[in-house]
Amino acid sequence: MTGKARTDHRPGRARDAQATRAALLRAATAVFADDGYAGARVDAIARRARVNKRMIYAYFGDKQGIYREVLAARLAVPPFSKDEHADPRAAVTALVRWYFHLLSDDPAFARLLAWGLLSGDAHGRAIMRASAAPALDFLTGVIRRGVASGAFRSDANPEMIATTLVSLCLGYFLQHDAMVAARGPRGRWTDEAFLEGLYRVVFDGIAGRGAA
Amino acid sequence: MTGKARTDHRPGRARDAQATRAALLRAATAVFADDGYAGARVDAIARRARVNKRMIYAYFGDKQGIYREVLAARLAVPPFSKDEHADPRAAVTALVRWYFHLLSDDPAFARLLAWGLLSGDAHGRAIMRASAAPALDFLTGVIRRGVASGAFRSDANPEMIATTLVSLCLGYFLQHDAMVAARGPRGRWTDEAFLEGLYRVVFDGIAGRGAA
DNA sequence: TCAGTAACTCACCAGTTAGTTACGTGATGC
DNA sequence: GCATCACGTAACTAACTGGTGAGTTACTGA
Repeated sequence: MTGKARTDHRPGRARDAQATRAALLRAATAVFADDGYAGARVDAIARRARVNKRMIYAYFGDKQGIYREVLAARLAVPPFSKDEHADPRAAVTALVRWYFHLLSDDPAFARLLAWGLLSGDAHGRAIMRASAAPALDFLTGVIRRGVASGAFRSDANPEMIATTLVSLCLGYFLQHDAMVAARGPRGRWTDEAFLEGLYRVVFDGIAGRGAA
Repeated sequence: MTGKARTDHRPGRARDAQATRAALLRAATAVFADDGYAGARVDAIARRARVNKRMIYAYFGDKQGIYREVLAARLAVPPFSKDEHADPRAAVTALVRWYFHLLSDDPAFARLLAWGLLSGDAHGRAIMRASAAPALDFLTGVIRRGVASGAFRSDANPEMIATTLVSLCLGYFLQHDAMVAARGPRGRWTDEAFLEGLYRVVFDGIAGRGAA
């Protein structure tokens, strides 16, 4: 019994680099989303992908490498063209809507984002900031125009709006998860109702009143 | 050179179990807040506390043990007595204010909370939920009374309000951190302004209007 | 048909990490 | 003085974890 390479080799799984890579990436996404970077185990990713661990190192170099790839894959979504949505109000609405669906379409993304936000890892943080930049630039431009046209109030603050948007969406999806895991259904809170409220809050920060 | 126990033994450090325990707890709080449970290293906690690692096991059993203690220490803050604040509006304001200062007074707490919220660890999650229960109960009662008296609208949802409150505060403090680390000052966003907005948002969810 | 190579597997290392053993030390009561 | 015991320490271990060296399998085209 030499234990030599009598490959088990399921006939179903072809030797397809592209597919293997994709499987690894998919598995890594799930594992990183579940456990965070520090909590994720390389072996767990490999096992989940039903791929030999060695392949991770072949394709992605190291654990950091596949983590970055996972992030990059999600974050490289281009938001909007600069000159779309001439109407600032419509543009903000579209941005909010886009961001909300970005998270709702991909539950793992919200968790990855949250882990990344917490983690002190400089590189991951940098990726995150860089990827957020286009959307933030777009928002900044829109708000500037809105202020100029008098649609928004003069002290509207893009970073404040962005923080609010991210916080509420992340909180919605994450606590949502926690509740789905804990209770039966999903609380009495529909996505539509949440989005309604989100619009209100965001516009309150842009065009809102003075005091409480 | 036997390497035997020629104890370095700084004469300054007394043998004071209470103090050692406290030092460990303080260090553990910082480390867990920085790196999360999975990322935290027991040795790092011991080193930071300038206490021998063995003491962690003597006082807290294991890593989980000291983690639980750290959580419990922060979360065992009793919120409000049931019958305070006869006026529902004032009660909600007080609750929001209390929660905000809970986090702002202790930056580590916000991070611990966020890590705990993300982590799949059943026990930590349970602790967190249990500790949130009193405040949530208080809020539920207040809202029920407010609805009965007509001060709040009938479909006001305590869990929705709570989620919103937590999301916004957590987001505020965490992204705040991220920004302080990245940029110079702290963005143009004062605690007062944030609180103002927070009141508005919360009351909007309780007594707000109909549509966007 | 067979050499070349991309895709893959196996078995293992070296460093780390949670947890333990065995011992030393100082304060306290008698 | 001395027995005793809580407090503290250094050195250790077993298991885990990221990472690698070296070989194997199957596809390709000439």
